[in-house]
Amino acid sequence: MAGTDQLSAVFSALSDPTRRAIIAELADRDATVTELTAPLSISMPAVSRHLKVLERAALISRSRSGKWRASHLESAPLREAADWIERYRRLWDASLTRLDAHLAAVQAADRATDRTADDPRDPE
Amino acid sequence: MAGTDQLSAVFSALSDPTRRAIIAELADRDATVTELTAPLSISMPAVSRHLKVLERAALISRSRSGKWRASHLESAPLREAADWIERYRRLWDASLTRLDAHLAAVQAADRATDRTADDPRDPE
DNA sequence: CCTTCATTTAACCAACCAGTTAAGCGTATT
DNA sequence: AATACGCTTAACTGGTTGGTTAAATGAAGG
Repeated sequence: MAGTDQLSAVFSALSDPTRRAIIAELADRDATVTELTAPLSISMPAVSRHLKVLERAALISRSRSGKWRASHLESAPLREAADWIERYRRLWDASLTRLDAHLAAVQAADRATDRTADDPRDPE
Repeated sequence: MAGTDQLSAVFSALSDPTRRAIIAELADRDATVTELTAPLSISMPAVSRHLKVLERAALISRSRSGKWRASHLESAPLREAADWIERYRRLWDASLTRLDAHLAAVQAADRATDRTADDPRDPE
């Protein structure tokens, strides 16, 4: 898994297409192992282990009801992962829009001959 | 890497903390292999291979300038990855909101025998 | 109680991953 | 031309992964 931290576990879990298919399925509705196995072309033990991986990454929680175990998608880790990506993607995009911001700042300063100008740039 | 598709490659690349550190570095500025190696506690060949992984996932591009090779962050794959996550996270959140809305509606109807009720819950 | 159904664990395999050191390659620098 | 520098490739190691089949667990039902 490379790292043992939360983010590494989440990205590692998401790196498998089968697990992403499972997540897509669980986005609609909670499902049992048998239900999740049906559309996939792998054995139930394999699915069971994928679920274990997803569970260890906290991407899903599971509840037992009789002899069935339902898997339930958790959004928190997905949000964390998306946040991490957005953070750095935005930094990158910032370098593209920095020119725009600069021009805007210049224009603002130009306009601000008689009133206070505020900085268009916002860290984080 | 589990899958050979683009998304799998990107998530797999992001699943390593060293590679995420490299991305964080490259979000600020392009950098050479030596520069990227400095703050890390691993050998240069190791960094070189991490860069290869990032390049294969199209997360970075590289240019040669003299005897230096600069790495440059590409945002497109990051956006794709974030989009995938957001797609399913939003679906999940929607189902929660739906439940909240339902419960709120029920409570509202219950309370609404003599006055108007407003929803205390506010989605993100 | 014995069976059946849903799921997990065990044992095994082939492939991959992240790190190492040592050697190779291509481009300055002297 | 010879040396030094930046980086990559090769060869090896130990640990992990994703799949398999077969056996074990655990709750439900005859």
